[in-house]
Amino acid sequence: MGAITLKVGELAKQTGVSVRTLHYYDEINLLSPSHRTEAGYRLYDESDIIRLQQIVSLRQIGFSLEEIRECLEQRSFSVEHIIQLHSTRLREQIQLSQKLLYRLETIAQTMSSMETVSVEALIETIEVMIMLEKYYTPEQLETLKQRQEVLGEEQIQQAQADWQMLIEQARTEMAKGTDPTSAPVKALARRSLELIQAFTGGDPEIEQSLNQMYQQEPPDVASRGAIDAAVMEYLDRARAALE
Amino acid sequence: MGAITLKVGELAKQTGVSVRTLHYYDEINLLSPSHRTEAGYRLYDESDIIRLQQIVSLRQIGFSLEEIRECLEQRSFSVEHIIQLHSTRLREQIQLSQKLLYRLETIAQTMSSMETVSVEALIETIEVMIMLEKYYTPEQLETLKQRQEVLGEEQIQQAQADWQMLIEQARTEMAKGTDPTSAPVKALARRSLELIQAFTGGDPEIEQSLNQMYQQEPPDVASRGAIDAAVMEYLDRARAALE
DNA sequence: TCTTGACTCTGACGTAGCGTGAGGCTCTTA
DNA sequence: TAAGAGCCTCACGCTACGTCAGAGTCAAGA
Repeated sequence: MGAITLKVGELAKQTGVSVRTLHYYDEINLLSPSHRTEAGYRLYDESDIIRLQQIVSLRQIGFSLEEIRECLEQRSFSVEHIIQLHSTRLREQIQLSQKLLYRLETIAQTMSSMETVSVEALIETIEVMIMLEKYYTPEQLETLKQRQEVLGEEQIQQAQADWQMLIEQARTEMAKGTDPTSAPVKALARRSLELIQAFTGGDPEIEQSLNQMYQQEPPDVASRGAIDAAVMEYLDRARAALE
Repeated sequence: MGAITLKVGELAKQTGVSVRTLHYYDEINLLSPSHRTEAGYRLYDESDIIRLQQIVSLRQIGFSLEEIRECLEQRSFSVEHIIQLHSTRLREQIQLSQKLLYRLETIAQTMSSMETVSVEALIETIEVMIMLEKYYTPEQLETLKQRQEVLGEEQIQQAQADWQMLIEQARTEMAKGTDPTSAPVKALARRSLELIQAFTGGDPEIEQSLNQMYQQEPPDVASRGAIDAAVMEYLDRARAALE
């Protein structure tokens, strides 16, 4: 009779749990107060308070309410097993989040070195990034990123301009019907190898990843519109004639 | 007329997005197909496909569908701002997850050195851990954890037994009405200082955290039932008499 | 031509863990 | 006895779909 009982609001204040949460725990039969007043007010006694503290504790380590229920019901519940399960899931989730964060930071960095920050540019950046992730390992991407910083914006833009000019010249020769094994086109091919070399930095694995990408994706996709399949094949034949 | 259009299933297959997702995007007016057949079949044309690809891209960096809509509507949408926002949120979330993971791993470690792995023991472990987190810095906890490993289980249990015996003796003296400033109780006080020293490893900051904890929490809570307030005060007086 | 099977449609519920009202009692105090 | 604080039970909302259910559509084979 004289035992201490608390009303929802009192229990809420004492434990820092919201009234709504206590209502909810009652609703899902996770924690139903042992008593009610005649008017229907919830009355929590000491055993209820202890149970609530247990629930709060288990929530602190990320257990779902369903898991907490099973845990407190002791129904053939392997504590070690579920701890391992949670650890594994959490590690995976952290990895995912870190990957996401890496993407965001890469984008922020890329955008910061751009004049216009349009939505189109953002989407373009994302598409490129996702494609690169498909073919290069994280380490390779890191290497490329670092070299990008070392070279500076100007050099990068210069390289892009070089590529553009080379492709334009190749397209012109192709339109003229010039044999890809002829000297001038072979010179262009040699120049393209130089540019590729400059990009890969001589790293054979990066070169392989690059080749992979250009084999799997259509050239205009892989180069983001810089080169089309026809010119690509024309240059390929010229390069093949170099050996 | 002759333009290429795709039905939901076809678009789904081509892009790897589920049919249900396409229905949903239509429902929330994020991506409504430009055409319908007379029978009501959705027909996606090229512009729809492009829009879908944009949506997929923006999803890849963790944008919500609402954000994607705003982004594609170009409504005074600051790309940099939202990228920063997401980065910040993500970093916080990762930190939280890592904290959770740390807890799980600590628990797993603690439980692995226990004979019985009951639910009660789990909850007890969690409560201790949360309380320790409140008073010790992560670095201090790491230090304590390492020393725990170095010492080994036996030493830890020995220390606990030592404490238990000391407290028992103090309680006996107190019951006998012995003056806390008397020699035998002062000997107990000296012994307690030794044991505290053994726990803190002589680290003054750890000792301060420990004192903080025993000042803020009731002694039986801080010691997990090992010592009660009365004995605690008795020993405190004996220690005060040492100087 | 009819049937079958693959596809499509809309509608509606479920998810996890509450937050946030709405509308109506109950209790205490002035 | 009226007011204010606290309690009650609904019930919707949130995210981004998954998963039926029941019914219509379309192309191909018997």
